[in-house]
Amino acid sequence: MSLSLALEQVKMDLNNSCFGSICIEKDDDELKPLSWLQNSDLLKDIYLDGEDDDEENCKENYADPHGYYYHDTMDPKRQMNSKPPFSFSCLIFMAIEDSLHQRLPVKDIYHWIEEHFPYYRTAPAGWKNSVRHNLSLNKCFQKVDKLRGQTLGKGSLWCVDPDYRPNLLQALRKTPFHPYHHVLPYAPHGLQGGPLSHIAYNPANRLPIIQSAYGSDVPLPAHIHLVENLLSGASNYRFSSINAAGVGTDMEVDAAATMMMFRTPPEKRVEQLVKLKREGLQPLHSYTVNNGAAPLQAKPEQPHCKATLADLAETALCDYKPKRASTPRSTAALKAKCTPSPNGAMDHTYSLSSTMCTPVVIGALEDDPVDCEMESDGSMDDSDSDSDQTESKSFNDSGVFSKGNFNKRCSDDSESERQLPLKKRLKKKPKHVEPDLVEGADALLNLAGINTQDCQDSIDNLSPVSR
DNA sequence: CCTCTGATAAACATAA
DNA sequence: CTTATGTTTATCAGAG
Repeated sequence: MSLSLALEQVKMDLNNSCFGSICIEKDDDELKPLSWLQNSDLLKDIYLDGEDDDEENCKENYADPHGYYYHDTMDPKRQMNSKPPFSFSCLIFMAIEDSLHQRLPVKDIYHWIEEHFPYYRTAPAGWKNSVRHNLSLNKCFQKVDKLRGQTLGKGSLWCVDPDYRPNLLQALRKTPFHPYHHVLPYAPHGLQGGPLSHIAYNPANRLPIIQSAYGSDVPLPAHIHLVENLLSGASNYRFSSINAAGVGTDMEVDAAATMMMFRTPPEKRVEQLVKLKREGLQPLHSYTVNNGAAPLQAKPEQPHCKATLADLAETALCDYKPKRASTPRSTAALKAKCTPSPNGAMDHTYSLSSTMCTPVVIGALEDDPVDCEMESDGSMDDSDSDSDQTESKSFNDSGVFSKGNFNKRCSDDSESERQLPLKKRLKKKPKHVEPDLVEGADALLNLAGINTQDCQDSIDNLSPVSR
């Protein structure tokens, strides 16, 4: 499809340009010093402002026939010159949250920051001192003893004090334009690569860069954010996603499938997932993105059918008007729309009908227990981060006591929580689902022809499969 | 003005 | 010994 071609073209162009080595092959983390200095120097003046020509450039290079614009993460020249709006505590927080076990040595925190915010690759040297200063002074961060026999070199691991996590979230939410605005509480934990892997901030136009997520059965913040913006009709966001093969995929597929999951209460998501998979749907499953990051999970080949969630979501997007009355249709009615794809050459794997398509193997629970664990983790850990302020400690948002008046805690009670067996965790308190988002998701799903109430009824009546 | 917050610099200690 | 890491103090700018 044209999006794929456009992205391929962009990729090729960049590969052939002087930025090829740094923007496409991100494995090559050590930028070639000379060329990099040259380039950044050359571009310093050109892109300092960067906004005037931004729109035109993007239209020219990234537009697709649907009128969506695709961000320019792959264009490092746009990311070089302006300082990100995040405080050091936010940067550290994101880095730690994005790690596999939510703990990182200082060195890796540096690396994460440089990787996600190229400004710091060429920033004055003092920022690393500031990072260390922040780690030491900020109560939100605590050192973790290394495991026995663990050889990490100097220093210890740093993690976020769970008690102070809500404060960091709040601080992050206050940051203008950050991609987790209002949605971070739903960020799942324990995902390989972490929920932030594919979110970046584009300092050139001060907009969040949203990319598709990867193998996970939970609504990732990026998706929810996307949904929010789709629902709100925001036009100043640019989306793209690229799968493992470097081919563009449809974000709206993610969005629609995400909504299906998102409007499901966390304690029912596993059942919902099973049900959706029986229906031939795979919300947020088996997705990979590039952004240079190592592919985490290959997108499996699936049978295709014509009426996909992508189509529905796209229709919904085109037709969506906030005041328009919804025209709910049942999922059964939708099945009638499904016909096998004549050429089987769809870009995506989400499908609607189990009658026309070979049913997708229910794999998330049996085949991929990690995903399910993560799902529950994501549901629990971040719940109530807004209302969790009851412990209200006397300090500011990011947890820094002023002028050295601080003392560090040394408990690790969150660890025991995370070690609970999946079943027990699943039985824990249900998470509150943001009413506005649910309503919005319902509206869009209804416009897409999915009767969410029917769907919910089905879920309610669905007998437990895997417990 | 004052206070608070975050950034920055720097001195120093310590561990690898 | 060198370097990376961690702690602490001081100063400054900006926001409220």
